[in-house]
Amino acid sequence: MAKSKEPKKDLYTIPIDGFFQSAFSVDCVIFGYHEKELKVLLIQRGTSPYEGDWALPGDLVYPHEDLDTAADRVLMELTQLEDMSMLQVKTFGKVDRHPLGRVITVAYFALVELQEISPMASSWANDIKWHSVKRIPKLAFDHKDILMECLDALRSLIKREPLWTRVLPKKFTLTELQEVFETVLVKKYDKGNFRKKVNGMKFLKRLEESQINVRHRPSTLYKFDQKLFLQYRESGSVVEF
Amino acid sequence: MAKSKEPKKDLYTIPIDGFFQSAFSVDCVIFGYHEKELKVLLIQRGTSPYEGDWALPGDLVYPHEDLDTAADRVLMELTQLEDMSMLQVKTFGKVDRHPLGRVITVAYFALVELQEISPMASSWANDIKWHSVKRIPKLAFDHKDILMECLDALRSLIKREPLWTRVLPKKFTLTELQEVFETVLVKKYDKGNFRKKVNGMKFLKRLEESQINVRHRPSTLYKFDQKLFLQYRESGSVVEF
DNA sequence: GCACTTTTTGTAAACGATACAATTAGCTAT
DNA sequence: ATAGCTAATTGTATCGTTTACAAAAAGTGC
Repeated sequence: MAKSKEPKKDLYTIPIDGFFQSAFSVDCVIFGYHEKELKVLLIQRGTSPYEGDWALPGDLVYPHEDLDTAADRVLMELTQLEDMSMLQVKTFGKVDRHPLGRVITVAYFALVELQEISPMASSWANDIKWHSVKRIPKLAFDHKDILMECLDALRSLIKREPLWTRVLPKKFTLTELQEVFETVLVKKYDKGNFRKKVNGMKFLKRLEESQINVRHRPSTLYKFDQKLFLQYRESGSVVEF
Repeated sequence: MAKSKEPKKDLYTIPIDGFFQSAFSVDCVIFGYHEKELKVLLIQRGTSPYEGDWALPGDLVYPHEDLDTAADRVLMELTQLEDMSMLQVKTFGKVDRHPLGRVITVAYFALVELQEISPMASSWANDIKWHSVKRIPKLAFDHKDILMECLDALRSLIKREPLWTRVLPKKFTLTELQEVFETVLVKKYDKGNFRKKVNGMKFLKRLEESQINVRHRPSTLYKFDQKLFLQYRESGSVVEF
């Protein structure tokens, strides 16, 4: 609340062995789903350190930028994607994790439909590519750790948070939904039982429409009702896939 | 693979265009349990900003200090307590959360037996005191937010992690264990059913001993077996109170 | 021994999860 | 139009877990 007047800072007078000589970054773990495949977006570094290595997209946070805002900006710069509502997972702060100085990094993640975004390599990257989570190359910094923690977070959160809405079209079939869960959690669900569970979740509303142009019996479409979901959430009802 | 040659670091050559002028801190949310009461340790600030306000114990991280190490150190300095295995919860990074500059803070928490530690106010604190979580005063900075998030974390983690071992004696009764859960989660368990659940958890070992000096039927004592717990954890068995 | 308190064991009903099977609906080819 | 195909959808029987509630047991103190 106290809108503090920031003192004019002369950078060169900052005591060099004191505080206020550190930086922080955000690293974004963007999981991409498409047709039963889970991938993660990696860039190939074009600058030292770790030049040529694969790494998570991430960047330093501006001194006058909120952490969450920074995560959105960095993601935006790298993927052109907005409103991803990434979630903060954990902060990594080993002293020697960054060779150029003291940098702690805050990890964020999101899950998106792979085909809907067009990641473009920014100036400091040689390449940018989706990698299957089953085959992750050696990564720069401690990014392997970060990635793994985020994968854990994804798997545990997708059961309780509607992360999957980012991956499915507005109107989707229950089989499509089931496939997302099976892919992310690497396990099989029984078709009938999965439907029964969904039936108990009143925020998944059955539509009158069905699929068209399929070579078999078309499935009825469903949509996610955010308002009802929040209601459920408030009411303390357990909602878990 | 590409072991990048780390350039010799000369701090003065780091491009100072706005980065590397921030600091980070850790804030410790120490929950104290004693006889069906849950409290939290707060200090009363003795220096500006927020002089006189209650706040979470926390401090800046040294530039050459790991984040987790710093949390332990700060806690040690304030409570004389070691080996608390605090858990990182979340990082708070609003631009204006600290009036003196850009400081993001990483929140850690732990749960301990109130009577076993003797918190002492350090130089920069006027007072240090346990406050019931039911009556939290106005707090400095964004510490109220931090406290609330940590309380959520405590409640969700205690079901899966043996946090309660810090609160009970080595040998304890199931009723004592039940009381911890009832206090932290603010809900009642059925005595019989609680015992049945515990019976399924083989890492809670029933001892031959019983209570003594009680004016009623003595309860048999139990102890927690860390090794068996980790085994269970590994085996993927669900362990949840 | 009797009253008292709390532990400990037991049970029946309710509920939810699981495996598996049967039925249905639309598409395509003939 | 009809048969064959595929996948959606519904149904069911079993099993295991949770829940509420009650009865029995084991100490203590009078």
